[in-house]
Amino acid sequence: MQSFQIKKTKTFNILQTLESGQMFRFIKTDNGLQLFSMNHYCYVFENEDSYIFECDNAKYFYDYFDFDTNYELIQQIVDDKGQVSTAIDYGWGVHLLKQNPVETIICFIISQNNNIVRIKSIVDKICKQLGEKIQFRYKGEKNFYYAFPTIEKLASVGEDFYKKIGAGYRASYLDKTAKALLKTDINALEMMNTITLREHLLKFHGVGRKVADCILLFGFQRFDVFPVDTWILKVFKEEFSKVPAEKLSELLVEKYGKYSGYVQQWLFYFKRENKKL
DNA sequence: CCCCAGGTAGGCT
DNA sequence: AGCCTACATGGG
Repeated sequence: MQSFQIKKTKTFNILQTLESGQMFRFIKTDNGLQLFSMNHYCYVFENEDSYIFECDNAKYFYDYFDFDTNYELIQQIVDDKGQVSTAIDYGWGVHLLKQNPVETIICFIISQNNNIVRIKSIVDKICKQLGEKIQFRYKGEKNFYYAFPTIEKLASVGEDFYKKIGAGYRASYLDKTAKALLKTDINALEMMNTITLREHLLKFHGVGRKVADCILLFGFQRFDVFPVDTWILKVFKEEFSKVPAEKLSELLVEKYGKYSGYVQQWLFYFKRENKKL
């Protein structure tokens, strides 16, 4: 077990980050949080002035949480004294997580026309039923979790498996995309520019413009994209009432450039958390 | 019964 | 190129 600490600041909050709808493998416990990425685990606790991360790989999760990016500077740059400012005032602590491309592709195919509680449940079943069981010792006691499955495993179980775990009509998308991923060179995808990479992602069954943009942002760290989903549409429904989602996305990237992904995530978190208002 | 959820594929103009 | 609609599942 490795560990590291991060001083609490005005630009990072663990719960805001995990509950901002970008990752689906975390659970709250009585004294902290547990999250999982690929075959890694991380427990997070907090005290008066710091977060404590206890995990299998400190460097992996330091990078995962994007602690080397200057969020205060970004928030100053995109401050518009309007909707974006309001969103940041509320979700000041949301970081953009550096997630794995394949895990992001699978999770966001599941996410389409779905809600976050169900997405988490389906992803959890995929890991528990197809992922490697990883045992480890934590503070002297035996513990275990399930890794995200390999592409080979995901591609071997067939459409029926995904139907049985409640993926609904997305089952065929998952089966087809998993099989396509067997023949995909992820390294080659990493080298492509954003536009070319999006064109390749759109070839996967179940990946349209919005899911592709989520994969670009969360799985490939391309911040010059602005995924437009139902919540972002609600944010701009007065200002751009009849603009199609794809066109709106392009307008917003023109405006926010390489900070688009951050702005999108703050707006999404604010709008979704404030649905009751 | 309805509508909604981090939408997309396929079909029709 | 655009516009429609069926698509599983579960919660409000």
